[in-house]
Amino acid sequence: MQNRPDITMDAVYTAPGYLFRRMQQIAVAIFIEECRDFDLTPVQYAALIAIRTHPGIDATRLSAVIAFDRSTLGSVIERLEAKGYIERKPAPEDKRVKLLYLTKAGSSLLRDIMPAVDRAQVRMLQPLKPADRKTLLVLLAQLVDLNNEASRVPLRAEDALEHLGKVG
Amino acid sequence: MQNRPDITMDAVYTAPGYLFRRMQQIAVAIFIEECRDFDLTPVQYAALIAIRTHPGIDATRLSAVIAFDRSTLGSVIERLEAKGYIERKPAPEDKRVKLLYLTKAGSSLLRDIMPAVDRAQVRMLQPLKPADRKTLLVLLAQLVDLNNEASRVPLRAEDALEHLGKVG
DNA sequence: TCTCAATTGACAGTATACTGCCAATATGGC
DNA sequence: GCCATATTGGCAGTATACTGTCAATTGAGA
Repeated sequence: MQNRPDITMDAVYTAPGYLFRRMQQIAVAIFIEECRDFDLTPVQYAALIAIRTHPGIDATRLSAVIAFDRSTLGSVIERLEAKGYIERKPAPEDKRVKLLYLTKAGSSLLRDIMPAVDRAQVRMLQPLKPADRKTLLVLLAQLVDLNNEASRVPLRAEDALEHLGKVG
Repeated sequence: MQNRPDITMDAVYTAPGYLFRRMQQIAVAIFIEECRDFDLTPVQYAALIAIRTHPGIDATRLSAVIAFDRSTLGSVIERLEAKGYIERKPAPEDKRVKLLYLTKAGSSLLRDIMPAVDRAQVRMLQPLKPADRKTLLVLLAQLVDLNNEASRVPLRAEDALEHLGKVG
């Protein structure tokens, strides 16, 4: 054979970076499909959970808690506020800061959407054997954790607690 | 403890969808960092490799070969053309189609950028033990392949060959 | 107290990633 | 040859995801 294009493309198809991108696209597609009755994206869902977990968090700390950058989060927060799922209240002791709170509608939405989110998470790994699902998840969690500092916005879970004075 | 916010966030942190997103963000950050001397993104790199592998491919088939949707690819192609790495030529037998070819500059770029791309791919998995790297890659490749149809733009590697009359 | 560095949220700009929709063009059934 | 259908590339619109910059505000040190 003179022409074997597949050999060249295999360098792309088997590259970790390409596989991570494809898997992320598939994961988002599955999430959106399972949650189509609720007008919510994966990022918006993560933000809502974080705000429910840390009521009164500000945008900068929120970005550290879910590891999305501040610029992106600005528009995410805007959309969540427009949909009535969260409220933004100015902080009394710091005029720069706006504190984030879940509304009743946001709270209800999280309760209602839970089964769909769970279905989505299950579906993503469904094609693998149960043991392999566990293996993949463990390795991926390790890799993400160990590569945390390589990310542009490293995860800083403990940051979220500081404003509540629970971590020093 | 009355307040245990971490327990709630763990539902996000251990969710496959969240881990896939974080890993993808990390992978892109590492790619961009290693390839900072070359003004090229991961998607643009994949597109260039695919065009080199299938000279004279059109945009629709290209989208099937690298599994990116047509709309996104339109602007990617535009940028690659603006940088002088590819050429768009109208197809003689079909006035709708524009065929894509690598330029000399594109060819040189691919040759020069290769070491940086390889470094990036290695760095993404570096924190894991060698055996775990292999395991993760194999499982991920399996999962992506088995979930191919769940993607909005399933990979159709064979489509790229049709215009060359090599697959029936 | 005053000044300077850091923080916060906002904005502009670029690049994916998707949904639709559209006009031009091809093609297959009749 | 004609017409319904499909394909192709382009466009508008939405949503991440990042880079930078900026003004307002805060806080820490001289």
